[in-house]
Amino acid sequence: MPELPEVEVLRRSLASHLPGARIESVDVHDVRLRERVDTRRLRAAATGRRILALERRAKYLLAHLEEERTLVLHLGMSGRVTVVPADAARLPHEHVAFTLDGGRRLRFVDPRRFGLVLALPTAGLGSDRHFASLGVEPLGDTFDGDYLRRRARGRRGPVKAFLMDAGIVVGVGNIYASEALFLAGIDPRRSVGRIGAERFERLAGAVRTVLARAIELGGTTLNDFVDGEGNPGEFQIALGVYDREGEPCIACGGPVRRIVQSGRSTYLCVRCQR
DNA sequence: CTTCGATCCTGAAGGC
DNA sequence: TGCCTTCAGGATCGAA
Repeated sequence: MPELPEVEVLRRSLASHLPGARIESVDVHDVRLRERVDTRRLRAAATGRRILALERRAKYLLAHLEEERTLVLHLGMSGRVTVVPADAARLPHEHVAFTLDGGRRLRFVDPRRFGLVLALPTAGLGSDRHFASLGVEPLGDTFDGDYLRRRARGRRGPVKAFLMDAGIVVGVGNIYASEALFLAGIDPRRSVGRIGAERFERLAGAVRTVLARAIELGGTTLNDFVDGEGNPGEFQIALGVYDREGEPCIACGGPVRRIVQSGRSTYLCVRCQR
């Protein structure tokens, strides 16, 4: 469900509720996430501490706590994080819940259990295995066509897989990879070794444009994405190709095609993308 | 080193 | 109606 825009939208929506809140208790109802939840460690890190600030790194949501602790949340494919009244009924698949002061609860719901909830020392975040090998932020200063061109040197394989490689650039998942390549007019099957400087520049620009626009529109809600207050996004109405197989291309009117690359759907217009 | 495929898991949707 | 298959927005691991 969530790529960079969805996690960023979530972070922003929680930013008006969580900073300043104190975590009174932590309930773990099911430890079986992508990595087993370490309940004792989570409780030790969070209980009694206030949330200072929220940050996003790649598709991870980071809640920095007092005394150099950080909660790390990842939504996987189906995760939801919302703030609700503390006495709200527990939802199915509500695996972890943080009771906050002011009668509120931060709930983590994840039917498929590909998500992640853990606590780390703030100082060691960068060297933690989840973060150590991540590439650059696509909305940051160091991401541009020249960066892509340098990282593509000596690589083969289709450009779509390259774009989705978190060791290169983070946050671009299956939806926004298709969308950025459509906007850049590049065929997702094209080998990265056969893309020139000018097209890398266009691709970098397209990635930034698509992600920024998706954040503005509150993310993409195909199925179940909601922000921290339970509101769905609206970028799905602005999608150019994703999930539009057989429908007319918004640029040329030709049919949008669906292909499969490394086991995942890719959508493209073969007339507009070369 | 890269690159590909399989895998974790549940639920929704479509075909018959 | 029900049963079966396929597919889904992520990340990791082992094999080639």
